[in-house]
Parts: sequence; structure tokens; C-alpha cells
Amino acid sequence: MEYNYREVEQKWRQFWEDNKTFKTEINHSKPKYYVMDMFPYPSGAGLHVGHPLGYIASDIIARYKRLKGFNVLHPMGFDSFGLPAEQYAIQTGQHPAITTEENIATYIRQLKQIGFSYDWSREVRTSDPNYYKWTQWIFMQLFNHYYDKDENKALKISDLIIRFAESGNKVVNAVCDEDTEIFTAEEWNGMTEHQQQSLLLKYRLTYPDESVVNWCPGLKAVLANDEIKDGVSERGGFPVEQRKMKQWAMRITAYADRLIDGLNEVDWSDSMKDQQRNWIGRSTGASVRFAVDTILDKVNTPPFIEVFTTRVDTIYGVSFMVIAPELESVPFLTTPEQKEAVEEYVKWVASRTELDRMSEVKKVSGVFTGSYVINPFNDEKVPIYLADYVLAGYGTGAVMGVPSGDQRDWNFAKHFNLPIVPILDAQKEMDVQADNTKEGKYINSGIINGLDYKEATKVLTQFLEEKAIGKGKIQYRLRNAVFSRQRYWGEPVPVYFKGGSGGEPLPYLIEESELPLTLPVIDKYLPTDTGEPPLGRAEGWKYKGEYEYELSTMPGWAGSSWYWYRYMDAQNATEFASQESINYWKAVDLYIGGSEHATGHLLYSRFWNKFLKDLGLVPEEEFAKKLINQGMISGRSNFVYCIIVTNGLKPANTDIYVPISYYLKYENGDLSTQDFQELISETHGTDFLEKSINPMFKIIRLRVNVDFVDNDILDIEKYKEHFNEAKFILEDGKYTCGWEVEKMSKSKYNVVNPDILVDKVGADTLRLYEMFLGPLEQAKPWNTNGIDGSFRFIKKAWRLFYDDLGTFKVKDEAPTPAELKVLHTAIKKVEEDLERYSFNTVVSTLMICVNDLGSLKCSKKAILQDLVILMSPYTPHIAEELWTILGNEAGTISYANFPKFNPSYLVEANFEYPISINGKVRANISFPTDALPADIEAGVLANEVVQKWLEGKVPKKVIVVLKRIVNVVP
RNA sequence: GCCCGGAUGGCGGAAUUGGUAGACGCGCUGGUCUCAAACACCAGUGUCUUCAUUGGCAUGCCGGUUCGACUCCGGCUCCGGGUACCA
Repeated sequence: MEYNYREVEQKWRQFWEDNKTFKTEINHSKPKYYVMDMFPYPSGAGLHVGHPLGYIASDIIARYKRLKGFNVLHPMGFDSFGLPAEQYAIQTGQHPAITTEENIATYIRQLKQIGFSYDWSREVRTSDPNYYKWTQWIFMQLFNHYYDKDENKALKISDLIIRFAESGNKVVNAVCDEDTEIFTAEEWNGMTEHQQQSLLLKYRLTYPDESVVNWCPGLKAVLANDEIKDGVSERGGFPVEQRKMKQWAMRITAYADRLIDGLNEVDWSDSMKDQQRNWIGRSTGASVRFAVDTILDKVNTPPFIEVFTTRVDTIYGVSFMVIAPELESVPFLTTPEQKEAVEEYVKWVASRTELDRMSEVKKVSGVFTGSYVINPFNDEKVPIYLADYVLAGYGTGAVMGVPSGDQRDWNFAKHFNLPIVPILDAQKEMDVQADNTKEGKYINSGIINGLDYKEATKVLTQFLEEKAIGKGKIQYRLRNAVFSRQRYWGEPVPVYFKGGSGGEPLPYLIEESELPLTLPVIDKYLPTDTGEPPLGRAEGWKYKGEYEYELSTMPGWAGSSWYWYRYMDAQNATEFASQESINYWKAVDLYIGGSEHATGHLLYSRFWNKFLKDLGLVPEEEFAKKLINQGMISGRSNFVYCIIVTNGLKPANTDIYVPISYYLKYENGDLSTQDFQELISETHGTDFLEKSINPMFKIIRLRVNVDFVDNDILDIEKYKEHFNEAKFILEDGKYTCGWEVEKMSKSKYNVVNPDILVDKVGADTLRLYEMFLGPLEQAKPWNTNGIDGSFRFIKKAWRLFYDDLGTFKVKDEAPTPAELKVLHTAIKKVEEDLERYSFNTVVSTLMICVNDLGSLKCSKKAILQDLVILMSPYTPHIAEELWTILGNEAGTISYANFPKFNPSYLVEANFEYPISINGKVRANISFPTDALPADIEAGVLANEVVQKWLEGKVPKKVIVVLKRIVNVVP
């Protein structure tokens, strides 16, 4: 009896659904385990075979942990706000909610047929008002908190107000806007409500910010840096420009240090942690003020220029100062003589695109402003230049130029003939390049001459602080995160604007009791005629019928920054999740998803989690203890090779497909017209071509839908259903397609649909095969060719239970030592490999076990029962079937006990030692397992093969590694 | 440029702390079954040499440490990912 996977798999999926087999509840008698996938955006294209890779791995761990006695939380949901549904709405007028609903239905159907053990009752959708109510609620908490640097946590704005009223803001050590001025309690108390609210915005963890943003006119959206690749939008490839815009921002920089420090306590890959560290970009240094010497405008010329440097010790090597051309102070630092040159340079810089700048990194450009600053350490006059290698957005937008120690400064100095002053005696070859060494003693360096790096830095920092011209400082590359999209399909921001005493309108939160603030109905999903976001179209959409709501929506990352908590208590109507559930499940033990979220989702999520922890709402500082990044699965395209004849061919509409070998010959120019004629005559008869005409032809390579191809062999009948005029020149009776690894995409006809594979070989085979492809974290091309091996494994396992005639052959006899050894070898290896997430090697182990039991003709229930449990995380359907066939209660295998490994079954009386002579294995000799090294050595030396290789000499050395190897050194 | 990975048969990959390199699977070759095919099963399959035994060479390249290196160290080459004038 052949195993009927279609019927069996369908039966068990239905059983799991009907019996809620994987419904999870809080259970304090068991240890908890939380394993979660990065939830998908439900795109219209559905799942391809690459998507479930990580889901299969996490499901295997979930099932394994259940067998190990854990109470497992394993949910799935949908990140269902996003651009594609809205783009579709713009084109068709269909509400994005409908599109999203349909796509989710497809996803659920596809996911369910792979047999995942999700607790579907906990499913979440970020676009569901019952969900985004709490996204809005968290936003409100961010608005109501500021970051206190003394307490090193977020505190209530209401407390801040009390402190301001009592003692002003001088005593408050909080994260706030750079331009926040100092005020006293008296001044605060004298302010109007509008002035106070205006000031508080400089402290709130989320606030409206006039900022330069990446505006994408093609998508009519502001994009985050990580949504831009090579100067164009990642989605759609539209150009991106810089534009000033009022945006909501999140003060993520307040958490910069904790975001870096927290990386030490999570088990993530080094590459992932490094990406986050680099993105945050903490550099330790000092700020130094250089007094401006050339006061050109008493009001507008700044009295000093502040720079940030990581190398204060090089301060005596400063020979120029460079400021970013975009700085507002530039005109007031430019002398009349230099005005023209400076204006021209500023204009030129402004005209250049991101791409220009990036491609010309090595070119030196700049201009002298005509004015000077004074180096506070040696009172020397230092010329101020403009150059575009200094970025307005980082630090103060000004840099002290130390050509001896910094290569860019060195290039600049060479170009403008500025002095290059050595400052350390260890600096070398300074006429060729800069030397950034910290070795040696200082020279030409005033108060630090003769000191070393450590001493000098201390002396200089002290000097800076005494004279109040600078201080030790930490600078970050991380910017505050933009939190607005000028789009419809996102969470409305629960804010309205109210003016006051003639000032500009300021944002106020709606009441918590008014949540969720749901998306209003609009007629079209485009910006208004006045350029406002689509929400501007909603008629009468005003708070209390009076105040303008915020018209932009939240960005894509809002809903995904806290969803793991909602799974804990998905239906809760009064809290984002109950404290009971949060304190039980705590944090995600294993999180699986793509590495592309390193600087987006994973950073924002860690930020929100830390914020929620500060509020005492969640117990853990880090939300994902262990992270695995599954590798991208690329596609494998198939090709056919078609001859196009421009004259001399009849009938005209026939397409002739030739084998790849002809194509390669043609490509090399080795296929002559005569060859071609012979070739065609051979297969199509001599009358196929007009003899009188010399045919013109070329061979072109066409992508063929991979669904028409099996093991690179084309299914010609299927192909002809679509191209019925096709004629094929066959080799060995078949047509073999060419192939190439490319991105998996519809346009390349190489999308492999899991539905088709589930139908062809079953979900168990698909699960097994995806894991067998290679290490989970490694990027790899999809290749359906090997799937037969996994399918065979399933059938072989079935045959341990039924013979060819379909007779059930399992017996209740006692297992033999050989059978127990095979089983326990597998138990040990499966357990060890799953504990280290080596999913692919577990498949080999199961195959070896089934092969060996087959060779032993083992059909003992005691053995097979444990084997079925070992298989069940990978192939749950057949495992359920066999489990019940063996007489167990249906649906109970998921909560069975993982077999206990017994090492005594693996103990052997003898060990066969490989005997290597000078590192090369020459013989194998068996010794009792407990033999002593001296006995083994004697035995080895007595062996005739060893004797032969020693040629009668006494060996220099004999190394015996017990239970491993013997090496004889002649 | 900088940071992080990686390179092993025709192919995907295995070798967990330095201890028999190539597990497992695909593909291929030969065979059994069949009228035939498919399925299934059996045998072989790194490479060179040899009738065979045997032996030589093999984990991107060069060198080192070691009784012993795919594994550790130094120097390269190529490939993938991230990032970009961050002062």
C-alpha cells in the first residue's frame, strides 16, 4: 500500500483545526518557550517557496520544545498596513482594507496547508482597529514622556511640568532639542499655555519636527533611510529628493546608549549586532569652541565655531577649519573678496545629487571664506574653508582640519597648499599620506609636548573644561526617527491641533477613551489638491467637530514595533496585553526572520520595548533573546533556445527549439548556415526549408515557466498548451533546459509555488526538503531537483510499517541491541543538532536512521514509536498518522515526550582505531574500548602493516588518543 | 575604503572542542523487476596511476604552528551581505 499523503495530510490538518490542538494557555506548571517569526506583509502575489523557510524552522523548534515539555507560544499574524495595497487602491479605487483582507485569506490558506502549529486564535493584524488602538495608545505614552538622563529612563511629562514650575529647567538633565534655552521657574510660570506646550514639545519622546526628509514624489511618501537604495526608493525605484517638512519624530537617540549596551545581552549574530552598532555610530571625543577672529556682521556672525573631534590630542596640528556649505552662518563668515567664489561653490554643491556626491568621493573640492578662527590652545589664526566632505547633519557641521593625522584633511591640505604639521614623533611618511597613529610622544604641541596619547587627552580635556571652551562629548550617527507618512493606509495619529493666543496650532492628544481613532472614509486615495495627505479628503473629520486632526499616518514600522506582546493576549480590550500574560511569556526566546531588518524593524522594536520597560509595563530590557536570520532563497530560472528564421522557412509560424549545445555553439560563432540547414533537415525533413533561399537565423534564449520543467527536463506537452506551434529538437528523447540563478520573481517565470509542491509531494516532503537544502542562515538558490530524495524518505519510513502488499507488519517484540543502537544514535544527534539549530543535519540523521532500520528489517513497535516522535517536528502529518496506527490517541503526538537518550545502547566492546603513520591512515586495528594507551601502542607496533611502514625502525613517537586515533611517527 | 560572512566532488552540502575529508541527498553509470516505461530495489561513483592490488594528489592561493590542520596563526585572491567623506 503506497502512502497516500494527500488524504492523510488533509485529514490531520482538519483534525488540528477542529480540535484546536495548538491552542496555548498560560500554564505555570511548565516552563514557557516563545518562538516567533517576523510576521509577513500580505502581498498580492502570495507565498513563494522562499517565504516559508524560516516559518518551517520556527515550527520545528516549536514542536520540538513541546516534546521537551515546554509550554510553547507560537503565533502568526500580519503586518497589514503598507504601500502596495494603497497603490492598488489608487489605481482601482478598491479600499485597501478589502485588498488586504483577500491577501490575508490567501496567506492563511497557504500557511495552513504547510501544517504549521500556530495558535491561530492569537492571530494579529496591524490594520485591525482593535490592534492599532494600542499602537496609538503607545504613541500617546511616548508623547506623554520625556527621557531623564539622571534616572536613565523615560519619565512622565506631568512630573517634568512640576519640576519646571518649581525650579525651571536648569536642574533638569533631560534629552531635548539642541536649541532649548535655559529658563527659571519664574519664567516658566509666567509663560502662556501655548508657550509652555511649545517648550514641552522639545522634551516629549515624540514630537512634530521641521526636518529635512527623503521625499519620494513617485510614491508621494517620505521614506526612511533604510527604504532608500542607491538614491532611489527601494520599492518602485523612484527618485528621492530632500525636502523640508513638518513630520512627527521619535526621540530614539535618547535610547542610543541602551540600544548599544543591550546588544551585549542578546544572542544575535555578530554581523547583526555590528550593523546596529554602526548604525547608531557612537563616537567618544570632545567638543571644542574656536573663537571667530573675523567678525563681519556684529549680529549674525557667530562668536565661535564649535567642532566635534575624536582626537583632541591632535589640536596643535590644526591648520584649517572646514564647515559644511549648507550652514546658515556661511554668508556671515564670508569676506567681500571671497563672496563670489563662495556663492558659486555653495550653488554648485546644492546642484549636485546624492549620486554625484557618492561617485566623486575621492575628489577634493572646497573654497576659502576669507575669515579666520583662533585655535584656543596656541592662539594661531586658522583659515575657515567650506568643503562638501563635511556633512551639515553630523555633529556641528564643522571640522577642525588636522592634515597630519586624517587622510581627508591631508588631501584637502595638499590641494590648497596648507601646512601639514607633524604632532607625534612616531608619525611616518607624511609627505605621502596622513598617519593616524596614537603611538609616540607629542611634538610641536605646546602643553602636551613629550606626553603620550593617554596623558595628553586627559590634560587637554581638563584645559577645555577649565576655560569653558569645550568638554568631553559622545556623538551619535543615529538620527531621531521620522514617524509620519503622507499616506492613507496606516494608523491615524491620535492628535489634533489647537491654536492659542494667536500662535501656531500645537498638537494635543485625544482622550484615551476615544481610542481607536479609526481611518475615515475618503473618496480617492491621493493627496488633496492643496498637497495635503489623503486624510485631508475626509469630510468633516475633525476632533469634536472643530479641531484639525493630524493628517499624516504612522509609518510602516509602528505596528510591528510591539506585536509580540499582542500575541500574548490578542483579544484584550482593556490593555495592550494583560500584565499576567506579559509576566508569564516575558520575551521572545527565539525570533526568526530576515537580516534586512537590522537597522529598521529590529532597532525600532528594541527602542519601543525599552520605553515600555521604563513605564514598568514589560519586564525585559530586550524583546528577542535569540535571533536567527534565515538566508534569502533565490530563484533558478530555466531557459529554452528558440531559432528565429528571418527568411526561407516554411511554415512561417513554426518555432523550432534546439538543445542548449546548439545555442552555445551559436554563441561562439561555431554554428554555420550549413550546420543549421542539416540540423533542421534531419528533424523536419528536407522540404522544411526553401532550398533556393539562404536562411538567415538567430538563436535566442527564452525564459520558460519553471512549472513546465521537472529536473531541468521540459514537459513538452505542457509547453505546447501555451505555444502550440513549438517544435523541439530532442536529445535522448527529451529536451533539457538551461538554467541560471536569479532573484525569484514573477517576471523571471521562476517562482516556485508551495501549493504546487504540496500537491505533488506533500507538505511533509516540502518541510523536510526546505530544511535539507542547507544551513538555515545561508543564502541559497532554490532547486526543486533534489526534492525526490525527501519524498523517498517519507515513503521509506512508511514501508517500515507496511509491506508492499499493504500488510501492517509492526510487532510488539523486544528490540535487538543493534536496533536500539540505531535508534539512540538518532535520538542523540537529533537532540544535539536541534539545540544548535542545525536543521539540515537533522534530516540526514533521520534518513540514516530509517535506512538503517530498513536494512535491519526492524518493525518493532518500541523502536518505531520513538522514531515517529523524532520525525514529528519535521513531518508532522505522517507522524500523526503513524502515531495513531501504533495505537496512540489521535492528536497526542505533539505533546508526547521526546525519547530519552540512553548512552548504554551505544557502548561498544571494541573500538576500531585508525592507525595513521606520519599523519596518513594506513590501517585499522580493533582494541577493547577500555584498553590502556600502553597496550594499544604495543598492539599497534606489533601489527604487520605498521611494521611494513616502519621498515624495521623504532618509531620516534606514538600518540594514542583514546577512542579517536593512533598516530605513529617514524 | 571600512565592517561582517563565505570558498570542500558534476550539484546541494557533512565533518560539533585540531584526530579516518566527502556523511546524507541529488545527478550519473551498471544491474534486477517489466512487453516497455514509471516506481522500487541492488552495486558503483573526488581525482590521477594501475588489469587489479597498491600508491600519489586533493577542502580558493602562498607560508607557518603541530605527532596530526577543512578547522589555529600570518599574507593574498575571488564571491556574498552591510555601510559610506561620521571628523
